[in-house]
Amino acid sequence: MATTRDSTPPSGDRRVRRTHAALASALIQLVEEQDLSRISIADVAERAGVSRSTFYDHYRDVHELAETACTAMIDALIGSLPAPGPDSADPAPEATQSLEAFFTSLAQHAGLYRALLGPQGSARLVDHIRRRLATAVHDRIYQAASGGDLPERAGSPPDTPHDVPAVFTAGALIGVAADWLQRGCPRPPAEMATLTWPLLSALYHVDAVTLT
Amino acid sequence: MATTRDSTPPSGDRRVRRTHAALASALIQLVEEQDLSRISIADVAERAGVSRSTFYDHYRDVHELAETACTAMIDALIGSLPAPGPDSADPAPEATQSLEAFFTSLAQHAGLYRALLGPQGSARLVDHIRRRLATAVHDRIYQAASGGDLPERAGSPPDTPHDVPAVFTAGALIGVAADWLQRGCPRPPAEMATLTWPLLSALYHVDAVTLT
DNA sequence: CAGGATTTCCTACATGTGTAGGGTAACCTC
DNA sequence: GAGGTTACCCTACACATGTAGGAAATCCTG
Repeated sequence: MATTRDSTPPSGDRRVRRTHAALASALIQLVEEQDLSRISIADVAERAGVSRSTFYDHYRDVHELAETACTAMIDALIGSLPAPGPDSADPAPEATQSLEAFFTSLAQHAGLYRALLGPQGSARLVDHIRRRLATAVHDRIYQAASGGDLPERAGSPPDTPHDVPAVFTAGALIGVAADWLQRGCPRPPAEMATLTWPLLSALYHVDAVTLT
Repeated sequence: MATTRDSTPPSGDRRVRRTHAALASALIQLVEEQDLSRISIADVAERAGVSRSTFYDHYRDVHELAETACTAMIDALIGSLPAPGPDSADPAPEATQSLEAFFTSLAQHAGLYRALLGPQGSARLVDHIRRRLATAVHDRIYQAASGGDLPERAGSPPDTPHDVPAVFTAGALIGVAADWLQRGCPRPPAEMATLTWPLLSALYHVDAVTLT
């Protein structure tokens, strides 16, 4: 019986790395094909070429696997979001561009993100994403307010500060993304960016004022 | 075998009403006690004094039951949210009061809402709530913009318009609520209202400007 | 390369899920 | 109240979940 429950992805053992990679890849494949709630552990294990009991040696359920398997993608997505500009840069072409990139990335893996964020998705993963997004927003607001560069935050922050504006903003972005994906991405990313930026910008502005 | 799948709560048959009520009440009891993901259909049925197969005669799974069982509470909660005021009523004591009432109601059933909105909750239900909240916000923005009273929207709107500001706002409120509940409601409702209102107000203001 | 440590796999079992059929009792309509 | 309708319950089954123990293969270390 294996009793490992490591949270550090760069595991020492070659076998563990292989199984992690195989399971993550298998899950992502399956999620592109069907809803997350229809994916059984046996499916993932078989697709990964791994026994079912080996799955349980590493993850408790499909949601936990999804959490670790998608963190990299999620972080990339979060990284593409626009930061608050120096006060009133109203037209803000840069910000709209990053937002457009954000929605474009979302659309490129629409099947996956829809399956994860939609009604058949994982509340666990959504919560995980909201935490990460909130800390990212928090850092950017703080960074913009103190005008300088901050220490880069390491991979997985265990302590999320209770920052209401940050969670507010994070929830808003998740809401827009989930809704857009679920409708099948009817509007082009550029239009979504144009519609979203004034709202996001307004929140950034409120935060900047409140922080002083 | 029963083949009913009625979406109209005021069912004609007395038996159906009883079963619906019993199941809803049982679920709410259980959700106050433990996480939603730990509640089995057998548990709910037993607590409700109903056979397991009867459960399946009415609902597909626990999430679907939760959706219908909590709609009334959710709608009451949504109804307590502040509407956009006539342009710039900056101190806005009314709005902060309604927001405080909102957070107070949330805290009164903290166990339930945490179990539903938290990481062990139901993505289905969160999606359902976001839809309802988004249409409510949409209506209020529209109503405030056109200055007058609108026709009351009936119980369950099947057609949600693709209103980006509305989903943005809805997601934001859900994010704040979920985060606050999950942390165990550390700050008092009044403080949450004070922190949240400037953000919500800013969104309302952006919408009012955009709508013209 | 030998040694011990770990991972992986297999088997087995108790429990939960979701579906199906059919008997019984409660309900609504007339 | 008699009629047909329908909800409720029981039983059964195929499949998924989660856990446990132990055998065999793979790995890191010296």
